[in-house]
This record gives sequence, structure tokens and C-alpha cells, in this order.
Amino acid sequence: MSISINDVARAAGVSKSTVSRALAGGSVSEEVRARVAAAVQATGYRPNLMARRLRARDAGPMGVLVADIRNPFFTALIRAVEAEAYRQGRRVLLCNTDEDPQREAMYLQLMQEERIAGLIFAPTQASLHKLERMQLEFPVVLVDRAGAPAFHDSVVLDNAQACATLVRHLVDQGRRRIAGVFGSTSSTARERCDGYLAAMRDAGLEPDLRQLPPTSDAAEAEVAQWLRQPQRPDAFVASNSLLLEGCLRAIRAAGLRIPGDVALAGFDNERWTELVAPAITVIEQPVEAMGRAAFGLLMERLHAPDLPLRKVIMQGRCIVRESTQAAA
Amino acid sequence: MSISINDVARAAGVSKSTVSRALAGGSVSEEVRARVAAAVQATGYRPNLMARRLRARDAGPMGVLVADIRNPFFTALIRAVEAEAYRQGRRVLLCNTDEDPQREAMYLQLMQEERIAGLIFAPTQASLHKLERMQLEFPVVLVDRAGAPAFHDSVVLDNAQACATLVRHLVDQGRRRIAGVFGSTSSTARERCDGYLAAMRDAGLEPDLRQLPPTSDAAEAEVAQWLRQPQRPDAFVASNSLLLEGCLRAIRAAGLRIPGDVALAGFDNERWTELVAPAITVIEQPVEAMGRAAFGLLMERLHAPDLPLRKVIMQGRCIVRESTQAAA
DNA sequence: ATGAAAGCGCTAACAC
DNA sequence: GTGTTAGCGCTTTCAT
Repeated sequence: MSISINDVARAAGVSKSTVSRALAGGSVSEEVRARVAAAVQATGYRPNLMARRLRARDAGPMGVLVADIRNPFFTALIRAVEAEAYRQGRRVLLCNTDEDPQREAMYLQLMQEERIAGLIFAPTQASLHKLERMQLEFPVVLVDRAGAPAFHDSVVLDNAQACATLVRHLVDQGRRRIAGVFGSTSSTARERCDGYLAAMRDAGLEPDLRQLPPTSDAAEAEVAQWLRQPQRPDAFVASNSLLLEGCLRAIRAAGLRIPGDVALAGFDNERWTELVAPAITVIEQPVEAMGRAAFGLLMERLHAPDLPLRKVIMQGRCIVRESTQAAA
Repeated sequence: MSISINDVARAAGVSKSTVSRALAGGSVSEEVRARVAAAVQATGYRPNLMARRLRARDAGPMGVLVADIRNPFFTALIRAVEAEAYRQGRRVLLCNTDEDPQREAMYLQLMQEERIAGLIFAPTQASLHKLERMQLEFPVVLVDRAGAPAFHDSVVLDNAQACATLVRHLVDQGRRRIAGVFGSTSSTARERCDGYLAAMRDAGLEPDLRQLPPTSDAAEAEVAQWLRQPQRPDAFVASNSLLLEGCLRAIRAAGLRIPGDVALAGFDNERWTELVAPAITVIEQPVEAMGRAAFGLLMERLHAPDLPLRKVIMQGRCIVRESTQAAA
């Protein structure tokens, strides 16, 4: 049995409500406040948040539910949110769904049951739809992945635009058979795919794309096969850093030179994209800003539930490196 | 106000105790069980875990407290633990301390207050000592970082051995001025440092080492300066992948060739270490196994608190790549 | 098999 | 300023 407020009250010789008030900084005499403090020390008392929340509808922790903790974009996002939460004295309940809708559903229910104050969520395509009919008891801010802004605030990159930028850059460098490697689970991947298609059409080029589970292994296997085709692509665009890595491995394994034989570009300015030779052209996302914005939207929503729906769209920055130089 | 068990009871036309029993799978007539199930459906009821735990001393979530979520070793560890927890129907409360003892203390108290069932913890050097006098109310398993096994179960790499292996390998390749770049915040870094010192002594070589905040930026700055010294090192050993990355950047920036001018080796088989040219020699840690072991120890401790203290020491695997070939 | 009632640890009215 | 009282939503005796 752990120490309760009653033990402190007894030790301090006051009632438990007085202890409660003293701890909350309410109006109590200095003398009593000191006695309570001493009693807390002596007993080693820690408030029981279960009880406190049960009673006071106290703010529960913030939830953060991301699709893949291996993806550095998400770890960076988590850090940004957590830093912001920490500054405001909020705890963060973090969970990882591995792009699995079933685990997503489980964790959503879990957070419901844990009575979190609000959720920052990067859902799979599958859950995005279900989410709308779900009527959760806490506000949700979608981040990185969102559909039409019908039910939830959201913070996303201008994905179509960013991907089109990448394609246009490749076209400018003289590439023609530009292949697109996209994830199959997120709205983000779909939007990037749309941008790819639009830019290819504008350039009068034939699109050539795959939608894969967003892991490096899947990309590596797929691209390996792709490169064996008669008319092989002269450029690859990958819709996240995991897929990008898979592309790079496959191209290397095929003994092709970058950018001589094929150009390569992708999303997320991970540190390794600059360290490999040749360094890789990427779209950099303003991850920090996205995390802070998501947290901000959530806090505002908490304080003013009737605010109109907001969708924050951020622009990516194209960092051109050697991997997309014109072929020799 | 959210839906409570009373609403379900009313809807089903039974008492709340009956609902509780029906939900817990107690002895209730089939007919009532069906009515309750229907009422749960109709009302959209979700049990309030705060109340349930408050009452029943139900097992809280598992806590995981890591030092740096940017470090891929920890994200891999988290995934392993989380996967295992998921299989057993346990939730995971994840927090990130950024190697900051103050945040560590805050989160420890927090987990105490959240009444977690148990904690998997990678503490800083500073907290490791305090932890011993802390008398937490839940069992703790230290992972990656642990001192003498005095108070807590732990799972660690054989750090000294692994680092000595790296040094011996470099000596075999003809390196003599082998520099060591170690973190300053963890017992792990200290043990690797000890292994470095021992191996250098055995080889009759003069040690030359630094202990830094474990970030790539810190390593990059320090190594840049190091390389400007008259008798510059002909090899670097870095004690984690962040430091390793900093070393690589600094060596490149100085215009030196690897392995021609300097050799480079480090810890953690991150995918980028294989992608850069030249690929980098590393010690691979059995991260998956470490995560699973930590979770296993914790569960066992939960079921049998009086078990003797256990320390699991795992061996790393040295993966030799081009970065440590003999100088031309 | 079911209901009534007690109580987990806490806070917030309401008294004084 | 402080104590008394009444729950928050739930499980668990103890009756019936």
C-alpha cells in the first residue's frame, strides 16, 4: 500500500483537504504550509494522479501516435512536440503503430481509456477514414497526414507541390524516364504521388510509378527488379527517407552510377543523405515547426473547442545536391 | 461528461455491479450478458481506466525512459520493447530525457505518479547514482547503461570488450595514434573508454581521448580541432553512432582520406554506416535481443519480486569494413 | 445470479 | 483558514 494524502494529513496534524489546498497553493497559513511540506518530505508522499484525474477532470497527458518510429521524420517530430509539451508542463504518452491499422485502433481506444487531453496523430490512410466517424472524446490534430479538413485540425507539408518541384528539377536536368517510388499507406504518399503525376503530365512525360509498403527493404527489392527492365528509368523519386535508402541500395547493387546512369531524389533531409557519395537531392520538411504548430493547434483547441477547423500547410525546401546533376 | 458504467446499467436495466461482472467475464446469465453487450454498443461505453486502476490496483502501463530518441539505437530498442509489450497486451508510456538529469528526475516522478507497473530505463551517469537511493515503487530494469548490479536488473553490452576489439583491430591494421571519442553522460561511454584504455595499454600505445556531450555537433567540432594538431591521430574510435557521424564530417571537412589518412570505427550498425563511402567498421549491438531481454526481466520481476538481481551481458559483433583497412 | 453498499485517493462545495 | 462532506467511476465484498 502506498502513501496517501491521509498519511500526510495525519503526520501534519491537519485534515486532508488542507493538505490538498497546501499542495495546490491555495489559501493556507504559512505555518500549516510548512508543516505539510515537512510531512510530505517525511512520508515520501506522491500524489496519485489516477485519483486526482478521476476527481478533478484534471488534464491527462497528451497523446502522440506515430506510424513508424524508425522514420527519422517522426522521431524529429516527436522531439519537437515533446519539447513544447515539456515547456508547458505537459506529459506525453507516446505510441508507435508500425503502419498497422489494427494497432492504430487499439492505441486509439487505449488513449481514449487513458483519458488523454488531446492527441497528435499521424494516421494511416485506412484509419483516416474511420477516424471521421469515430467521435473521440478528445481533440485530435493530424500531422503529416490528413485528408480534406472535415473533422480535425491538421499540419501538413504541401506534398503535391514539393514532389512536383522535385520532378521539374529532374526534367530541367534532362531526365525523361523519371520513376516514382511511393508509400502505400499514407495520404502523404498519395499527395506526393499526385504531384508527381501532375508534373510528369505537364512535362509531357510518361509516368512510371509503384506504391509500396514504406520500408527500405520493400523499395530495394522493387527497384532492383525495375532496373532490370529493358527501358530502365534514368531517375528515381522516393517519397520518404526509408524508401530513398532502399532505392540507393538497389541502384548501387545494380552497379549503376549516380548521377551518371540514374539520378536520385527524395524526401527528408536526413543527415546521411548528405554523407553518402554522391550526396542526395532532397525536399527538407520544416519538422520542428510542424511539431510546434501541431502542439499549438491542439492547445488552442483545448481552450476553445468551438474554433473553426484549421489546416496548416507548410512549404518544403528543395536542397539540390550531386545526385541529380545532369548526366555526363 | 462521458459515458459511465451507470449509463450502461440503466440502458441494460441491471445494476452497475452486474455490468462490471459481465464485462470482467464473471458469473452472469447469458441473457444479461447479451443485454449488457448491447447496451455497451448502444451507449459507446469505454471503461475509465483511471477509476478502474484506482479501485483495483490494476497494472498500469509499462514505462520506457530513454536518453535520446534521435539515437537510432534507442529507437530500435523502443521498437523491440514495444513489440514485446504489445504481444502481451501491455501499454507503453514512452518518454525521452535528452540526456538531461533534470528531465530524467521529472519523468521518474511522473511515472511514479502515473503508477506505472514497471520501468525500462537508460539513465545518465548522474541519475544512475541517485537511482540507488531512490526507492521507487515499481521495479526498474536498466538497459544499455548500468553500474555494478547492486539494486536493479540490467541488460547491457560487454562494452569494454567491444571497444577493445575495435582498438585491437586498428592496431592490427598498423594504426598507432588511435584517438578515442566518448560520450560524457553514460556509464556505457565510460566502459567503452575503459576498454579503449586497456587495449591501448596492452598494445603499448599512448591513449588520446576526449569525453564529450554525445551529439554529432560536439564530436564534429572537437575532431576538427584535433586534426589541426601537429601529430594528428591516424585513427578514430567513436562510442556511438551520433559521435561517429560527427567524426566522419570533421574528417571529410579537413580534406583527409579514409582509410588512407585516418581510419574510422564506431558503435552501432546503422544503415548509413554501410552506405557511405568508404563503409565504416562498427560494433553491432543485438538491439532486438536487448529489448526483449529487458522486457522479459521486468515481467519476471513483476511476478516474482524476490528473485535475485540479474545482469545480462551481451556480446557485440565487429563488422569490419573499408574505413579501417591498412593505410596504403 | 444479482443488487446494495463500501471505498480506492483525491478535490471542491459548503460550512464554520 | 480549516474541517466536514460528497462524490469522480469503478470493483468487490456481502447479502439476498
